[in-house]
Amino acid sequence: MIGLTQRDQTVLEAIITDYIETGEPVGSRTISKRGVMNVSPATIRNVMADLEEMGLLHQPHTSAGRIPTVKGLRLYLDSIMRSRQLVGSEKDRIRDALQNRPQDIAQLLRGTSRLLSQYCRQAGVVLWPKQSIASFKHIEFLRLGPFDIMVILISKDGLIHQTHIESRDEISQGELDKHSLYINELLQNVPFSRVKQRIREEMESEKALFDRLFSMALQMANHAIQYAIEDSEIYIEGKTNLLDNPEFAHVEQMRRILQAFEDKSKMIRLLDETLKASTGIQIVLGAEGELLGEWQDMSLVSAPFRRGDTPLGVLGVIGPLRMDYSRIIPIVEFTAQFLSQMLDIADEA
Amino acid sequence: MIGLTQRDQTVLEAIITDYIETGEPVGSRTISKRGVMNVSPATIRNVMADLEEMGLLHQPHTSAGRIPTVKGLRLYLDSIMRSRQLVGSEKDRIRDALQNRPQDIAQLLRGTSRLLSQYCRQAGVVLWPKQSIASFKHIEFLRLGPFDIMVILISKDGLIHQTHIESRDEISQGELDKHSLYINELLQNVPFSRVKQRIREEMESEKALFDRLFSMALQMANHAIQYAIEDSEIYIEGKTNLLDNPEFAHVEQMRRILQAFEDKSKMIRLLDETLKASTGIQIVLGAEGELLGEWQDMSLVSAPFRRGDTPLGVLGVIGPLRMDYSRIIPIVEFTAQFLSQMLDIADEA
DNA sequence: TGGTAGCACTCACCCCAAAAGAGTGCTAGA
DNA sequence: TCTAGCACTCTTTTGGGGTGAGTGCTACCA
Repeated sequence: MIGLTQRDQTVLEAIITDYIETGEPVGSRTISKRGVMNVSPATIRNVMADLEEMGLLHQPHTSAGRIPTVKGLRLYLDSIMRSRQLVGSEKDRIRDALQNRPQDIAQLLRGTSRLLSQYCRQAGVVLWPKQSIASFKHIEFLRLGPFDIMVILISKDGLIHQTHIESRDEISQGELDKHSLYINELLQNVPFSRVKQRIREEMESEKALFDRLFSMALQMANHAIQYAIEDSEIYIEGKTNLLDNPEFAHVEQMRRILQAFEDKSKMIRLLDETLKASTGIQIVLGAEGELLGEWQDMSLVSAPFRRGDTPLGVLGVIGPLRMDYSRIIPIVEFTAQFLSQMLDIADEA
Repeated sequence: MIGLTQRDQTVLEAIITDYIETGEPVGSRTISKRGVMNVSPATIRNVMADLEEMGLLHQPHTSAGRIPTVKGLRLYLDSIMRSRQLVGSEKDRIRDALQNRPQDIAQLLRGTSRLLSQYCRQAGVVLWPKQSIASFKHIEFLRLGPFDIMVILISKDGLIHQTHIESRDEISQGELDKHSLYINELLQNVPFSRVKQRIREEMESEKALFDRLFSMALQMANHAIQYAIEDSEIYIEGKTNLLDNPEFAHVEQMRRILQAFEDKSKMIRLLDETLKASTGIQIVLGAEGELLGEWQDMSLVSAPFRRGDTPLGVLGVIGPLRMDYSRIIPIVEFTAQFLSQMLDIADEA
């Protein structure tokens, strides 16, 4: 963005601020009257024409005001806007809401998502990829039918995952119980990151080589765990908040948006990207990212949370392009930070 | 409903059928032209006037056609309508959809809910109260903090429940493991209906009276199980289908409906009622039941499913008052029946 | 007495034209 | 380089007339 004078920036900022507030195209008169700079509407019009030429603004029709383009918003976010700091009471509110839900990780994450949605009046979202589960805690095999086995996997931080596998040979519950006893002992407190390796080692041990049962148990565990930790948990709360936004006042759009949410896998993929690139706060504006068709007019503010240095997951807020970023960004930032803290504590215990 | 002649019934039926199809007020001309009875519009108008006086029809404004009232719909459902039988291929479709999801109970129930929603093009719902869980299978205590304990409870049919309790004394994971070992042995395969009694017996045994640890374990288990089985699981799928109905085309209504869904407890209470009164298919029309404010213009078609003779849960379809009952009723009925069968099989295994 | 035909009447809805309002671009002047 | 003024454009609102669906009523017929 070369050649943006101070005045250009001020005008752009004023337009975006106003647009975020009202959702309507904003005209030169409005800006002039706002008094952030003492120039006449005509002058502002000139600046606006320049900004439009640069692709930062857009005019829905000849005699309407301007609205920012995605490019304009991006520029604003990157180099003009400065987020407001949260005051103590706001931080307290977040802290309270999270600390009062100590039940288990799943509830903590869902609670976080709900908190974000309520506080930002948009949809809140939390992604928790299973790989990040701390350590193996317990496995349980359950016989559903002669060949059908359900595997229940519990991680040390209390998340539960269940899978379903088929064994090649008929198998009794008694045998399964032996399997789980064996595996539980073997993997007690092993971090998931090392589970696979540990199983491989064991498979090559003498015991496994000569004991068909044990070898089978290992295979089943391997299978189930692999499947389990590839999965992700995603918590999306407060979707109906989005309906309050006038930009989604039309039934068509509303449906489009809500239907897009039904397919969680797309959402997961998107957030996963964010997690990989995780360098603090991230903002994806509709038309930019891999947010496809349905999401054109949405935007996502997200931040990773971590335990120590390893990122665990992502949380964020989804709403229309026109969001109060200066407020939402610090909220997302602080929530991520605080959730990280809480997970640290949970781990120590 | 005294004094409904055959002709009155025919007219009422014709009006309702047409209204269900089009969603518009229906006029005398339309009915006359439909040819179900060879009378002139004028005659039909007289009948309509009678029906309106009885409170079975309603006229939005002077020069509009009639739409059925809730009272009219109720009468129609109770004594005029006869549901169409499902043909073989329709039954097959339901069977296939359910049999291809053998994973676990939770998935089966969610799948059922989704099936109902897709097949009826409305929202599908399945309620599974925890009391109905077959038998105790496994319990696991997990130490989260010095006094915080997470309890994971697995039932024989593979549903998982987790609760969180606080112990009065500090407790180690080792002790907890002993507890779970003990409880697991004690309650192996005991039906939940008898778990409480079994625990009480054990508490009075010598072993528990003199062993503080064991007594504590029993108390914890009792606590957790009590809490767990009071809970209900509810699966609501396909909410966005409702948005296709022209009666919810207005944003206000749409939001009202969707927000009503966010509070699941109300839904659970309602379905619970249905379960208690469970004598086959049940239909609750908006203004009749305890469906409060938000649900005025909705209706629920539900049926219990059972294992053997004991009802396990309820499934159904939620949609606008104007639904194709003659189609939806047999679908709900058959699905409930077939789900019952599947659960029988699952239990035998 | 029950059914039918005719007719005047009532609304909701659509369409169109006119007016209002918001905002622009351009030009001339300080 | 900024400002004031003005003509112009385009959307939105408003109001009125026409249209059509549907009714209620009355008179008439089998």
